[in-house]
Amino acid sequence: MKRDTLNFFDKVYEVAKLIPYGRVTSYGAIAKYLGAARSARMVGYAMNGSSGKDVPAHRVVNRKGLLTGKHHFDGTNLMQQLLESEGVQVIENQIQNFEKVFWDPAKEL
DNA sequence: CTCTTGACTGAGG
DNA sequence: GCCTCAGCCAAGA
Repeated sequence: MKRDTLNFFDKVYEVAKLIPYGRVTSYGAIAKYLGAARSARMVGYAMNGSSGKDVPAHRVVNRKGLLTGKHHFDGTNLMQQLLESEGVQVIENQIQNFEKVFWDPAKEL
């Protein structure tokens, strides 16, 4: 099998799609699940190509629960509204009850 | 090949 | 608990 053939980006997309509704995860959690805990930055970098895909990038935030990547959506509060639409309370780019809505693929999956 | 940049994280002060 | 520094990895110029 050529799982290694799958680009790091593709793996990130797959995991991102697995994020349940009303839940969020961190780049590091995804990276760790992929076996590249040190490549958390690559996860976010990969999301650069998530545009136009079925990847719910708005459910992916940094370890602080901060919407660091909101600027990559449309440049406004779109990312925040998407999360709130799913039941995730977000205030000033900061996810409330982050520990409750946090979804760890390495544990939940 | 080398240098820079980046949607990050952990450790130290 | 917040701020700053350093480390990591991959892609683009």
